[in-house]
Amino acid sequence: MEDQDHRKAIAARLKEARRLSGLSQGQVAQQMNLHRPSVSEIEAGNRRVSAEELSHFAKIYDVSVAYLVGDAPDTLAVNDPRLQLAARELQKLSPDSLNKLLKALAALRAGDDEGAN
Amino acid sequence: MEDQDHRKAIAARLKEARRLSGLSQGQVAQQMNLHRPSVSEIEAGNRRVSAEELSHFAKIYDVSVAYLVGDAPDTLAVNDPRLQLAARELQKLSPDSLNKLLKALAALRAGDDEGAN
DNA sequence: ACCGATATGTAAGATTATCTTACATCCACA
DNA sequence: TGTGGATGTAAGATAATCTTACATATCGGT
Repeated sequence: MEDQDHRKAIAARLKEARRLSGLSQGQVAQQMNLHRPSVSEIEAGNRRVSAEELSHFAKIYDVSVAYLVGDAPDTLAVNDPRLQLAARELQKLSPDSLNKLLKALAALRAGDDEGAN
Repeated sequence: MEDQDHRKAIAARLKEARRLSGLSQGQVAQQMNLHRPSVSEIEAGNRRVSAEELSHFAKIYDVSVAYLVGDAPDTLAVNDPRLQLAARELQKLSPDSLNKLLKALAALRAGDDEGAN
């Protein structure tokens, strides 16, 4: 595998985060419904961590999942005033309407670039 | 399993994010060194997603991992991750399409205020 | 409506990863 | 030195994932 490095890096942050939280592998394993050796292997980078587990780890250690996977916390810059207006409008929509809109958006965009991308 | 719901939710966001990005499962599979059926099963919530994969998905779809796992978005002007997605899509629209959309939004919102809630 | 092309869902055996238990090692401290 | 807690690791049992193949949509053009 190629993202072995990435995995190792995640593993290292998980281990460090656990230590900083003052928890033992056993305590963590219990909270996560895992066996202790699994936690050990995860921290060694020998086992993958599922997305759900990652989320659970983040909660237990009180860190962000973004940190655990090595991402910088991201911010979306919406600098077009018209988009800000649109965003405000979007926030007023019901979830259901938002759903419809999101689907409509894909169609609209397809019409815009016509084959590009 | 207990986090089945969490998994399904992650799967749903992955699917939605892919669609908004305009990519097919096949294209995604290729970029991630996966077979297409794996992507299909992941989006159906039948397969776990590893932390590395999650990170890769986030990069391809241009969304945050925090959004994908359902965490509260980290300090954004627009606090609904789905809106961030929509906003990004809006930026890709032509001015003309954006105009139409803004008008459509008003109509949608009018519909919301009536029966629902 | 029909067609071909592309996208997606799904089945089944082969393959690989993970689990579970047990034992080994390390380290702090009395 | 020796005891207890924490962690690493091995090995067979178990479970998930892969890979290939086929089935079912879905969409655009005719």
